[in-house]
Order: sequence, then C-alpha cells, then structure tokens
Amino acid sequence: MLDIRFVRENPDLVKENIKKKYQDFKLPLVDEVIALDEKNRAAITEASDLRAQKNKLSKANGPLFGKLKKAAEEEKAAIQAEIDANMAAVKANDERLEELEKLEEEYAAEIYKRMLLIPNIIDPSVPLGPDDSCNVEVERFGDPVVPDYQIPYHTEIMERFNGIDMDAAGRTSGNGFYYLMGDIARLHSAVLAYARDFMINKGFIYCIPPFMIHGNVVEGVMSQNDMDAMMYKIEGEDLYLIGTSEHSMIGKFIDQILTEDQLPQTLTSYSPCFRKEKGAHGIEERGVYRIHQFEKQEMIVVCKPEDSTAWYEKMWRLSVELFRSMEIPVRQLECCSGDLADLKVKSCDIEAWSPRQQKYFEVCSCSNLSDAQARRLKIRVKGEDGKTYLPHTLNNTVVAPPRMLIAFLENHLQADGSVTIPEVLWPYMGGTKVLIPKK
RNA sequence: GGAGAAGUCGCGUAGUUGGUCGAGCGCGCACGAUUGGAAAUCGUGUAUACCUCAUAAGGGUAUCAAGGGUUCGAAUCCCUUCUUCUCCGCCA
Repeated sequence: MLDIRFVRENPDLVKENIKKKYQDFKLPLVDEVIALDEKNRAAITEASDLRAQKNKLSKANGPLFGKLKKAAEEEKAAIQAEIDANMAAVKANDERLEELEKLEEEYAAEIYKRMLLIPNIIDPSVPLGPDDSCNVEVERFGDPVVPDYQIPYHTEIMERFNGIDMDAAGRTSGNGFYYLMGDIARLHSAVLAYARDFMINKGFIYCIPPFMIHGNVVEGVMSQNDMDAMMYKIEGEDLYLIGTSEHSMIGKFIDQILTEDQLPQTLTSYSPCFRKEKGAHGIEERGVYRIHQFEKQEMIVVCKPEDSTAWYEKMWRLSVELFRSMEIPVRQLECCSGDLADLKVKSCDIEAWSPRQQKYFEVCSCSNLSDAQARRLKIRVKGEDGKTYLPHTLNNTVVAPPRMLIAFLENHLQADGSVTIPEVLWPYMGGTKVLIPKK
C-alpha cells in the first residue's frame, strides 16, 4: 500500500517497480489511479465549496429565526422572506452536492481497490527474478550433515516415541490435524517455552494476544484473496481465528497514534495459528509440515522508518541464533522480487536443514513491510515536532512447531534411534537429555 | 444471557426546549516571561484526516463511540451497531 501522493509524483518509479516484480499486468493500474485521483480531488474541492456555502447560509438563518420571534408583526414578512431565500439557495445546490458525494465515494473505492494491488517499492538490494526459483541463498550457518544411517520420515520418527496420532486426529478433526503425545508433545512445548525466554532475554516483551479477531482487523492485515484462502470464520459472529499472531499483534495498533518514546515496539507473541491452506499448496497428507493448526512464537517490531533496515537484519539473525543454539543447521534465503508479497519491501526465509531430504526447508519468514501496513491500518506516530508520520512494521517467526520439530528430530536422531536434546532445552524438558524410542 | 446507566478534543468534565459549539473549564503537555537555578505564578499555544496551496501563511470540508435518518441547520431529536460501568444469572 503506497501513498497516493507518491504514486502521483513518481508514476515511472512505481511502474518500474511493478516490472521488477514481473507483474506487468498491473501497469495500467498506475495511470488509472492517477486519473481517478485527479477526478476525486476535483469532486472533493467542488463539494467542499458547496458545503461551505451551505454552512454559511444555514448559519445565517440562526440569528434570523431569533429576530423573527422578537420582530414586530409588520417586519416578520421581510425576515421570513430572507430565511426562505437562504433555504432555497441551499436547496438549489443539494442535487449537485448529492451527485458529488456519490462520486467521491465511488472514486475513493475505485482508488483503494487499485492501491491494494499496486505493490510496495522493493528495497534496492532485493535480487530480481520472476519466482521462488530465483531466491538467493545468502549464507549458511552450521554444516548440513548427512549421517551414514537412514533418516526416516518425520512422522515415523515421532511414532517410534508414541509421539503422534494422525489417525485419531483424522477421526476427530479430519485431515491436517494431529495429536502430539508424550515426549514429542513435551518437546513441542519445551521449544516454545525456550523460544519465549530466548526472546524475552533479547529484550522483547512477551504477549499473549487474542486468538480471534474482528473482520475489519482481518481486512486491515491481509488481502481479500489471502483471507478466503487462510481464515476460519466463527459462524454467526464477527470473529475469525487468527492465522498468525501477527494479525492480532499488528491489529493491536490499528487506528492508534503512538508517541515517539513508545518506539520501538519490540514484541514477541505466542499463539496457536489456524489456516485453511486452501489453494496453491494444500495440506500435506503425511505429516505435520503443512497443517490447519500449529503454534508459533512470533516477533513483531514497530519502529521509526530510519531504523527498519537495522531491525530487519537483527531480526532474521535472532532466528538463526535460536536455531543454532538448538544445533540445527540453517541458511538464509532471500526472496527475489517476484516472490515478494506486494506489501513487503524485503523478506527472507530462514530454512532448516533436512538430512532426510538433503535440502533446506522454510521454518522462519522475516519481513520488512516499511510503512505499507501502517498506512493501511492507520498506525501513526506523533513526532517531536508534533507532526505525525507512519512507522515501519516488521515481523519474523521465532519458532513454529510442529513443523520445526521435523528439523529438530531429523538433525538430532542418532544411529540407535534415540534423539538427543540440546543443552539449552534441558531445563524445559525436566532435565531429559536423550529421548529413548518406545519401539 | 437478563435489567439498568453511560460513551464529548491526552485525562477529568461543561454542554440535552436543535442555530455564532470543532466545542467552554480544570489538569496535563509545549513555548515564553519571572528566577542565580528551581518551585510557585503569569501569558500564549495545545486533535486528526483530506482539499486548496509554493512541502509557507492563509482558506475550506469532515469528525463530539461507529453507521444511518429527520432538518435550511444536530454533540444536542430518531433508528441500528459497538463499547464501558453497575446489578442479576451462568461458568473455566
């Protein structure tokens, strides 16, 4: 979501950016928006003038009515005539005003519809490419080890610990759900608790947000398409289950004006996440990689515009540090222009190593949205000089099990079938250092 | 869930027989004066968005929970929704 003024003043830049994102079909939107904006402003100007006239006449009537009451009988007719003239003058403009008001509404809606589709200006550092095949590996952290023994499919590892029951979940809830049991369930909670404390120690404020939010908040944080593909709606109520705590955490600031001393907001939130996963990917049949329900520790930053680049760097590094502290090899994969969501300026995934597949897979996603989200949600900051400006917003996964457990189990599975627990998790596992398979 | 009360400019409040109310006062805050410095005191200022415009000054429009209605004119009247408080009920 760009500033309409920015589009007006830099149409070529906006178009260039659209091309960089391989969305040439959106190019006409720019000129359409500019034309609509011009008409809209003309309508606003004309309507404002008419309203000003109307207000003036109505106000003039006030004292006249007072006079009318006190006036002598023979003066009344003249005053009444003056009042009638004012009323008539007001009514003369009413038709045109109504017309203009309708136009204002129409133009605004048409402009907004298009503005939602025009992508945010990507950071100059973003690599160019049409799709995810052009995403760029930036750096690896830890050696991607392939052991000389076989690593089974993750659900199979879990089953050896009596740690998962997909069949029962299928019966109670259908595809895309799971029961985690015993040691695996405990490991799941331990990872979240450790991640929570990790972030608290980094100075973030721990939050437990609402897990359901109103429709208008949902509309503020995501596009209509995403909404249909992701969000579960509560029947008969204006409530949606959140797809990520980012929804309620950014929603927290909707329509708010923050003071500068409240920045940066550095928050880490826990929530279950509910996703329909309609569309492109779909639910993965066999495991807990892509499911309808998972839990996530998230980090959110709302900061001054000039600080967002630094926060972005800091945030993805926190994910790396967390995963490395659990001895899981990861890499940073930068999203190329074509793979970058429209709201984002820059984004990267932290991918964990899968020794079974001998490739990396996504476990964290770090994004800098610049002021796009803030503009849409009307999150503002009042500066020292009293002027308001839009802050930048960023978000990143801290950790999201059970998907994360796939990487955990595959990397820590020993030749004898046991799973070692990295030292940082010992306190969260009641001192357990090794998980021994039950079968 | 039931009954009642209420939602005004950061906070507290004034404003309900509709008309100089975008809105008074107090507190807070900012700037200035006073002071060796501070407190106290005095003075000035203190919403947001948009349009016009030279990213000035000035002007204009909209906003008194939100949306709609009545009216020449609404913070004030009517309708709907939301929220808060009190009491009752129910329940982790």
